[in-house]
Amino acid sequence: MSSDNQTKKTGNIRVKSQVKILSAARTEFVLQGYRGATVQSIADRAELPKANILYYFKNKENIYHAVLENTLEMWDQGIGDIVPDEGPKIAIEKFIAAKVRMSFNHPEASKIYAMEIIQGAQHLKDYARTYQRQWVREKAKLFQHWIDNGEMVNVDPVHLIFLIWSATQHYADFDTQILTIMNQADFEEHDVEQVIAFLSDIILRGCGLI
Amino acid sequence: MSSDNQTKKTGNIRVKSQVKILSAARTEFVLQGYRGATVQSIADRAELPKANILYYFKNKENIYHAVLENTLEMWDQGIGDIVPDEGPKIAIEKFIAAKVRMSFNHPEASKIYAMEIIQGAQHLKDYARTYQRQWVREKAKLFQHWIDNGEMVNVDPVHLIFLIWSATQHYADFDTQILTIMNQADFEEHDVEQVIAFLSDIILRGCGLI
DNA sequence: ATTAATATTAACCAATTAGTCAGGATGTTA
DNA sequence: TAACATCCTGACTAATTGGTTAATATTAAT
Repeated sequence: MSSDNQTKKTGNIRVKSQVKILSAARTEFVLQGYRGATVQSIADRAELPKANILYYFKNKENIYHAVLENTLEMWDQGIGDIVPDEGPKIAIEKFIAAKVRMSFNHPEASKIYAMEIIQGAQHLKDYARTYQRQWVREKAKLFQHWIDNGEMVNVDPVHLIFLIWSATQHYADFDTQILTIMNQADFEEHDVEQVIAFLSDIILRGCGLI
Repeated sequence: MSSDNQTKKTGNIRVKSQVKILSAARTEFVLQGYRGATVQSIADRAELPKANILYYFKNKENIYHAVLENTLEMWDQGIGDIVPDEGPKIAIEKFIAAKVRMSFNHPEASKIYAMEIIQGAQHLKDYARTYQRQWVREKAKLFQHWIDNGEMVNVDPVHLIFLIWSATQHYADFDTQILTIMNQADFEEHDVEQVIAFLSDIILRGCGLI
């Protein structure tokens, strides 16, 4: 019990510092890339001395790994799932809405992930190979079932998943570009709803669901 | 005439070296990011001594700028345009096909661009602000004209452009992930045609053009 | 108060990096 | 051949980087 109490208290400090560090690190990695983000710049952003960063994380690559894990977990949790219960229309609608909301609310998460993949997914090969491949197979089978059942038109399920991914993540990864083109400083709640409406509309119609 | 001849000859050596360097640099910048790509690594890839690289380009940032310009020019030239002459169906079809082909044939170009935007478009702010904004406005107006004319359903033209951009570029930027999920080592010509067919099909139907 | 574990950080170091430069090679023109 | 310009590169430097260390501070339990 006393040992429990101790680990809990020290754990709290640990966790609190680590969260602060990981948040700063995520920002730096997005802004500067892996190599461009220095331990010092992460320390500055976290308002901690550099040596303190390296007390909590053995080295820079460990920080990056932690950021990556942390981020993927949050992302996966936030985007929900495509479930068979409610038919293709509701399922796709819900999935698009969840992904768009995540993109607008946590663009950094999507960006970290995007940069990792663009650069060759050195740290994520296994993740894509096992977890994602499995997920896509499963959902593709579900779409195929709906297609065979005549509930939606015959489109390639795997590429449909890629389409939904790309179209939704785009608003996170390319937010700078989109804001510039739209001549806005920030996104408003109304932009989010408009994007959800637009993407649902066009993709559902594309799938013969409207 | 003799001076002309001279500049042409020396120019040839210059251009030949610069092309080699820029190609190596583009690869390094994609693989390692701006900071991660070292002048030495570019030199190694170009099979030239480091000092030779810095003889042709004053410094690392100049190399990056040259790569960026070079790449954007090539990309813009390759994706063609959306022209009013042939109506929305043919226009969108052609644009999708051109973008998908560019994505598969020059993924590095798209990747360089994507990384730049994700990191905040420090070097491209003006490009997006002037050139791209103008382009999007123009094309949006064209789509709106088709919509008002009853030639396609009422979807937001600007977001339609974003959708086509994201869906097509995805195959360049995320090629690693896509190949892993599709369990392939490389893309084949047949993959390219399949993607073009899929995206044309679903987007055109989404626009009420099928 | 004592002990022991944990937390903190200034100072330091070895390695890497971008960029310089001086001297030499190569080619070109007259 | 001589004069000139361009091209090339090994060797160097100053600055930055990731990471270590050793000494100090804080906290918690007995």
